Amino acid sequence: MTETVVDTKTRILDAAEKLFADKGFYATSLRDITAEADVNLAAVNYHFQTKDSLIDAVIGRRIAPVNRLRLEMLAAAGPHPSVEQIVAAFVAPLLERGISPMLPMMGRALASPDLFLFRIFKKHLAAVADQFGKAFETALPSLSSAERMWRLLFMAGSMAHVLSWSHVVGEMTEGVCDPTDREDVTARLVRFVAAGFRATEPPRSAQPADAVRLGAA
Amino acid sequence: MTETVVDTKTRILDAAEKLFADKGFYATSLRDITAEADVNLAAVNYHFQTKDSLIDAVIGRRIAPVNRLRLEMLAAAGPHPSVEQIVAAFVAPLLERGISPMLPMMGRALASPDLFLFRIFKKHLAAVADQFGKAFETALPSLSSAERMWRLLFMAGSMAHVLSWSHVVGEMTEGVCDPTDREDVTARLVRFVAAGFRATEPPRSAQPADAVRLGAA
DNA sequence: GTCTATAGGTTGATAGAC
DNA sequence: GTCTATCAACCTATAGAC
Repeated sequence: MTETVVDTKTRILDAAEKLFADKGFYATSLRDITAEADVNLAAVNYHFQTKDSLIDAVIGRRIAPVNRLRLEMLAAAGPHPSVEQIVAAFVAPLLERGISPMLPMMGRALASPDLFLFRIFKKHLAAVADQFGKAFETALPSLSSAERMWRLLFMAGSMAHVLSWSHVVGEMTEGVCDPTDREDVTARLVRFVAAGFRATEPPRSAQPADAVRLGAA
Repeated sequence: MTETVVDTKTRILDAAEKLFADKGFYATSLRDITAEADVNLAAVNYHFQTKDSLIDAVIGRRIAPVNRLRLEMLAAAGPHPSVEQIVAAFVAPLLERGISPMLPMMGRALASPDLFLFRIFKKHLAAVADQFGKAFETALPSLSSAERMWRLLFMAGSMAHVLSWSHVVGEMTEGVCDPTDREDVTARLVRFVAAGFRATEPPRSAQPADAVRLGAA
């Protein structure tokens, strides 16, 4: 035991994290949070000013360490990482090694297509996206940049879906899938996504360029 | 032009579909909807009783035709469809052939891990999930059922992410990816997911069973 | 079927005592 | 830093005239 007493600010962050995951960012009221955290309503405004800035703080405190670990894992894979190593470096720091209480909340955030949340992620993800983009580029040099970017989006989607729906995966599959075995899920996801990245892209000429499209009709 | 006049009920459904996509189900108020639809507030309660049942109606009117088309495409692929044909039969009816205004809203619904939405999808998806599960089973007989189900979830996640984030894909990729070319996106997604499904699963013995895990330490 | 009016409750945020 | 009290705005849902 390191500390059993937690200060008000942290209690608010913890409670908000839990409730945001359960009910969503907008559906959770400040009163829900203060009740869960057992603090006064005004404390939220004192520590975080507005609800939006509380949301930013809840996401921000978790995303930074994850991204740091991502870059560490990518660097540890050496100058010529395999596709599997790149995918694992992106996925495992959150899915396998991320602390449990943040996972459903991160899933919610990744899966909510709100501009406000998008800005938060964009701010924190800039360095990571750059490094991983380059890594994929050297590992799969034959891939067009459009195809590479689409596949990054597909990867993010699979990961987000696992995070956000894992609480019903058990019921959904009648116990066949166990989302609590995080190493297992991570291994399966890495296998799937890496294979997707390795898929051969049809030659450019097979897909009609603008000229062809305009020339027709 | 077939009909320029639309009845109140449809106007409410159309407006709700648009606003649910933009702001989310909970963040959209009935007043937002009646303002957008240019109808009276009480009309919503007259036609749909409650907000929850309106959400159900908005999703329900779109999901049925999509699922019908999915089963048609799967049947049209014959008794021994390829993995690509199965994936395309699941993905294309929504992503490529679904009518445009429903796409962002469907993305939002698929990506919101709320039990209420899950129940709606479960109700409508039962027959489809069964057929597609069987199709994958015969196309990829060596896959364990757990791995097959996880991959179905990964597939759904990639598709949902494309639907829900396509409005920022342009900005995100600085114009390299064009989400408005729906045939192109669909082809890329089918390629990616099919390759993921074809990935070889490591033999059961390579992954420690419970006995091994318990036996250790 | 469509309207006005309103009930009854919740929300985010703040002012000001301690 | 933490509290009580409160504001103004907003919400869903309904009752009842037309």
